[in-house]
Amino acid sequence: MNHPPAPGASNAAVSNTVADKPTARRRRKEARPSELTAAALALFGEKGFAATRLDDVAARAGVSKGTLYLYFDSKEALFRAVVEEGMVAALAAAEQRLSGFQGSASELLHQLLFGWWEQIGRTPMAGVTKLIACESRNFPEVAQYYHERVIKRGRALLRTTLERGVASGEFDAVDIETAIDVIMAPLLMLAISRFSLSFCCQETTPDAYLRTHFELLVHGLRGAGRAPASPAGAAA
Amino acid sequence: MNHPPAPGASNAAVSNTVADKPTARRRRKEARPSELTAAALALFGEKGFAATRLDDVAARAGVSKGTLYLYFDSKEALFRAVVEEGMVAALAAAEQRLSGFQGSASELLHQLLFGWWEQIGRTPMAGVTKLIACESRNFPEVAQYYHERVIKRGRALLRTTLERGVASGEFDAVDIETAIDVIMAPLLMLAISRFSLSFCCQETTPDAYLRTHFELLVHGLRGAGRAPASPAGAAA
DNA sequence: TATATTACTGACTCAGGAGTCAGTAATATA
DNA sequence: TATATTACTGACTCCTGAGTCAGTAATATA
Repeated sequence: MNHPPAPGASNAAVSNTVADKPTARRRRKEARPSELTAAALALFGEKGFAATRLDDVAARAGVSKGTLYLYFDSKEALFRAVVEEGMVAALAAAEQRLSGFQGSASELLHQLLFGWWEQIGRTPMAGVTKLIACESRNFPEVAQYYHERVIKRGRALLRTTLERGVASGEFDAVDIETAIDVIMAPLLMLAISRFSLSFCCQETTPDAYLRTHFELLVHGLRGAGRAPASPAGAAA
Repeated sequence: MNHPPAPGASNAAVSNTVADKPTARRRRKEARPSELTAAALALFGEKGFAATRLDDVAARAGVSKGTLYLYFDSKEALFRAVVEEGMVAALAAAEQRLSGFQGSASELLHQLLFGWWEQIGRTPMAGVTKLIACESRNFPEVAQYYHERVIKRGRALLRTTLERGVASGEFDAVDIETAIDVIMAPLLMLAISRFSLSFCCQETTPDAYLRTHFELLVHGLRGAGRAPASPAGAAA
């Protein structure tokens, strides 16, 4: 897949004002935290949680590791800050944006899928999605935190959409929770593939991928349960 | 999701013959490699590639780390052996089994999805799928090897199926490569979720998940391109 | 039983990364 | 300019885990 911004290409020390000698030591208490979370976001996505070295995060933000520890107690605290700043903020914005949505369930679903792509999937935040999907087993507290703050709320958005579609007759009565899983899976894979080079999804653009997913979905949701889909004598 | 065999519950030192004192040191040149790859498979799935310690692999196989290095040159060599023994073998069997398949494209697709689940997804081999999806970026040689030996051949199986369906008019003319991505994504997610506890897919059984996926697919493939699926004024 | 062979062991080295802290230098204040 | 404050540094400790190897003991052979 021709991934757009090339994760990892983000810039290092963020903003040196014009007169700054870039090598000089500067005191910039206010700017440090966001510069550090930005650097961490990029590297977490690129390498994963475990493989990201805090020396590298600090260097990318233009400070030393000691400085990092002035602002964040631990690697995990740094990760939480990244999630709060990016994921939680984006989710809140999406809830806001969609709360008053008036269109059909299909349109709402379309908004969710492509909105996710715009706000999360194509941004460096997708790296966090991948990180959680891949490493949660090794970092249970991180996973628990993420589940509470992000996953629950994300699923709720999809659930509302599907329930609305089923209630209006626009979608057939599929099992909602399972459908949420199936709908989310390609999004997660898209995030994962962006940061785990050349696995699946390398053949097409994210946009084509999402459009195909969406088309399969609306037709599937409209038709599911209508006909006996399981072929007659099929058994593995 | 109520995952069936509980990965990581696999047993330690595989087969002690009846008379063996389990603590005694034994010389069993022939049995070691497969015992080691079995132990490695379990731990690679559980922890991932980087986080798996070879001390643990050896202990699980009932030997010391030194012994492991008698049979495998490095961690990567051990991984390759795991893939050859499990994934490549399973793929070859699937190609064999499906080469003479006579039914419809839907039935073939059904065979592929549920056959994957039986032979890979529900077995410890799914851990390798997850490992690759998650860590390929950090281990390029491992990824390259896996791509050649597994991914290419897996995609080919799906491609044949879709092309057959399109040729016979059973499926509408979707973009094949993109469709392969979309079809594979939930399988990969299923594998990932089995080894990355409680992320997505925790609400349903793998079987319900796969059935939903399949139903959405056949209906989607039959209907895709038929109607203007994109809702009128929808733009992210 | 004595000797040779070799599968196996576990303590070792070495590298890399999280977290610490005494010291340094950039700024604020007198 | 002198002094106080504090943002920042980088060399340090401590730990973990991959890979090594001299030694040990289980088997084969005499």
